[in-house]
Amino acid sequence: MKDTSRRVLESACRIFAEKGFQNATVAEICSLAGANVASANYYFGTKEHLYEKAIRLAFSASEEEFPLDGGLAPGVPPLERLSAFVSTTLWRTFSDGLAGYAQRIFAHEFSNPIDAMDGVFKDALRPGRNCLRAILRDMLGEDVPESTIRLLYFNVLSLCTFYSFNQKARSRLEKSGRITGVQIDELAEHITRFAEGGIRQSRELTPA
Amino acid sequence: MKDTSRRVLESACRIFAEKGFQNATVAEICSLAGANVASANYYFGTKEHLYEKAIRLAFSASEEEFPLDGGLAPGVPPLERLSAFVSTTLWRTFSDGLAGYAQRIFAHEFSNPIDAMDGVFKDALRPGRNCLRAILRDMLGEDVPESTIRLLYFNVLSLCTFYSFNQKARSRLEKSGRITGVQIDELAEHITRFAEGGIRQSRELTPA
DNA sequence: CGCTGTTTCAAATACCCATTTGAATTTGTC
DNA sequence: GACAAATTCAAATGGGTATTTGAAACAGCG
Repeated sequence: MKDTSRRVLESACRIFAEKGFQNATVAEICSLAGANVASANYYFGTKEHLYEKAIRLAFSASEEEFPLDGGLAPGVPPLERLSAFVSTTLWRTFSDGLAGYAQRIFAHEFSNPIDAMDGVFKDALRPGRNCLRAILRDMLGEDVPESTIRLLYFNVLSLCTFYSFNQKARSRLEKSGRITGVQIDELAEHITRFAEGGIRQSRELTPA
Repeated sequence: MKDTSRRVLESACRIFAEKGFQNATVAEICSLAGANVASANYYFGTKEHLYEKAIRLAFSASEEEFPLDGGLAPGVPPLERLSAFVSTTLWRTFSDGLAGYAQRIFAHEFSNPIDAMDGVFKDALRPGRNCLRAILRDMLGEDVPESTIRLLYFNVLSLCTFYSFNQKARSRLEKSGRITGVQIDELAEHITRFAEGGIRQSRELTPA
């Protein structure tokens, strides 16, 4: 079977997402894939190469399944785009599939970056970054300084990504089961509202 | 010298903060402390025990150096207390000393929790949690549902802790040097303002 | 069928790391 | 100073893990 490679790659996404690069073992990944340990090296060479392929697969699947512009027509007002951005990020985060893995790998990489993956991650972050910054720029106008946009970008990003940093901790500390789609939407609405208020407050006070 | 134990413990704080539990090695910690590998086990038994002691030391030092109520008189209005909370958290995060280590250990533990440390971390989180929730309750009044308080708690927490999750990634991706005290204060003011706007927005729309 | 290149496998290799050990050294005490 | 307890040390132990290896199973094809 030639799809051994594929199965290993998908298992890799899952295990890397769960444990991060260092704590995942090649043996575990292969066993989940029903493949021999050697197949990982046969198809991917090293653990690092496998990691990189897994990242790329997870991120591209994520963008495909949950596109950032969420099917929005161009020219839609920025608040609506903000809402779509928040919603998309949360849906990715709580996804059971590759999109969820991408977010969790992303979170691991943030607190424990692997040197060789710098480039890969810059590439993966760029679309979201550009999207959100454009939204903020539209909301605030051209005369707000770049430094403010930057800070607000971090604020909104932190609100949206918080839940991907602590999925394991939360499932440990609380006994809550799987989150439902309705709950995700409610959360997205709450966060959007909060962000909107925060951005507005900044706009009112900054050009003083 | 009896202070070998102390030196190992402080090195442990630093190394665990940099790399997290799994990726830190006992050898590295001892070498930084100028001590023999065996001394870690002599004084602390296992790596896990050492980790626990390091956490406790870092967290208590953090609370001592940067107390949550930042020297505020009781009965101060909640917005001012919010500002103090944000400021304290950021000062902890960017501290070079034990307080900074505590925040970074905390971040690692969030995305890669060590089973045996559940209790320790619940204890460490409680004071901040209670403090922030009390502030929110004061700002919003008694008739706002607990679930809203909870969501807002996460929002403000994510704004404040975001920077402790990605210190390593940031220092890698950007070439920025050490952050200054003035910058921390500016950031704190910005975040406080943003949070204030977000909370206000939620208050206006929730009791609909 | 028989041949060639590909894929799988169990076992081996080589390295890293927490922890142990037993001897050597230092410290405290009389 | 000398004895006992505490501390330090270099080296060993043992378990885990990425990677290699060489042989076996398999696939496509004449």
